[in-house]
Amino acid sequence: MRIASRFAIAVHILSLLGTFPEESMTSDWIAGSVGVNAVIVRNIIGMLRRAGLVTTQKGAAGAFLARPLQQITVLDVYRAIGMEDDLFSIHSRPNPNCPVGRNIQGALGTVFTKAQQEMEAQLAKTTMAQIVREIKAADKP
Amino acid sequence: MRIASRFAIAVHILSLLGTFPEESMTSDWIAGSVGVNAVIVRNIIGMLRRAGLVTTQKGAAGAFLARPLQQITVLDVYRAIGMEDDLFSIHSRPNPNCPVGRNIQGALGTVFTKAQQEMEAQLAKTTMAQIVREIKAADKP
DNA sequence: TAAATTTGTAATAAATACTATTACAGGTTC
DNA sequence: GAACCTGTAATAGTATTTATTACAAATTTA
Repeated sequence: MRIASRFAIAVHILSLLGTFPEESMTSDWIAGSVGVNAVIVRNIIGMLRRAGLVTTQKGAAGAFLARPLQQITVLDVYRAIGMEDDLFSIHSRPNPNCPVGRNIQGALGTVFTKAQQEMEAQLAKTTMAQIVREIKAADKP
Repeated sequence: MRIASRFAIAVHILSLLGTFPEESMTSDWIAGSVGVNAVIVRNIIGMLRRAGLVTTQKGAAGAFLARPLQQITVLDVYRAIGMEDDLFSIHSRPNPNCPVGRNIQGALGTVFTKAQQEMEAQLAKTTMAQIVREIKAADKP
C-alpha cells in the first residue's frame, strides 16, 4: 500500500488514545480526526490489537491503550502494521537465463536487510510518548 | 510506485554495465535481462544519466558507466532514482480542526528523517562493485 | 428486554498508481 | 539513405489502494 499511509494512521490513532485517555472514542469519531473511512480505522485498530498495543471489546465503544505510550516505540507500531516486508520487496521477475538476472535479488536483499535494521534501530529509539509531546509542542505557538 | 521496483531495475542495469563493460548493449537487450519493457529501461537510464552515473549518446547504441562501480554506492543509485521522498511520504489529509491531526505530519517527519538518515548511511557503505561481486559469487556453485 | 449503538469482517465498488505499449522526433551507424 | 537507436510523450491496460456497503455478534441504554 501507499507505504506510509497505514503507518501514519496508526500513529495518529495511538496519539489520540494517549491524548484523550478517558474519552471513549468510537471509530467514527477517530475517523473524523484522521480523515479516513471508519472501517479503515477499525481495520488498523485490529492490527494494533493483534500486536497487543490496544484493547477493544466487540460492541463496546472505544479502544484503549494496552500500555502507556512511554512503553510503545515507533518500531512497535511499524511492526504492528506489518510494514516490514513491503519496504524493499522486489516484485520483478528478472530473466533467469542471465547471470545477473538470476542472482540480483539475493544481492539486493543483503544490502536492504542491513539498511532496514539500521532504520528499525532508529525507530526503536523514539516512543509514542515523544511523538505526542512533539505534537503538543507544535500546537502551542 | 512499488517502492523497490525502480531501484532494483537501476541496480540491475548498472550491474550489467559493470559485468560486460565492453559490450554496447541496447535498451532492448537490457530489457530482456531485466524482464521489463525497453522504454522503462530507457527512462531509468535517463535518471542514472541525470545523476551522472552513466553516459549515453542519443542515437548511438549503449550506455556506459561514468565511473567505475567501486565509486558508485548503493546510496548514489537510491538517490538517482529519486526514491527519497517516496519512502515515508504521508498522503492523507488529516483534519486540521483536531490538534493531533494538524501536527502529526511534522512529528512523524522528525522520526522518519532520522530513520532515513540511518538507512541511507548504511546504503552508502555498499558499493555497486560489492553487489556485482556478490552476484558473481552466488552464481558460481 | 427491545431498540439503538458499536465492533469486527467480508465483499464490492471507486479511485489511484504503476507498468507496458505505441508513436515518433532527432541522432547515429554502416 | 536505409536501418537502427535513444529520448520522450501520450495512451492503454493492470494492479493496488482506499472507500463504501452490508451485516453478524456484542454491548449499552432506556
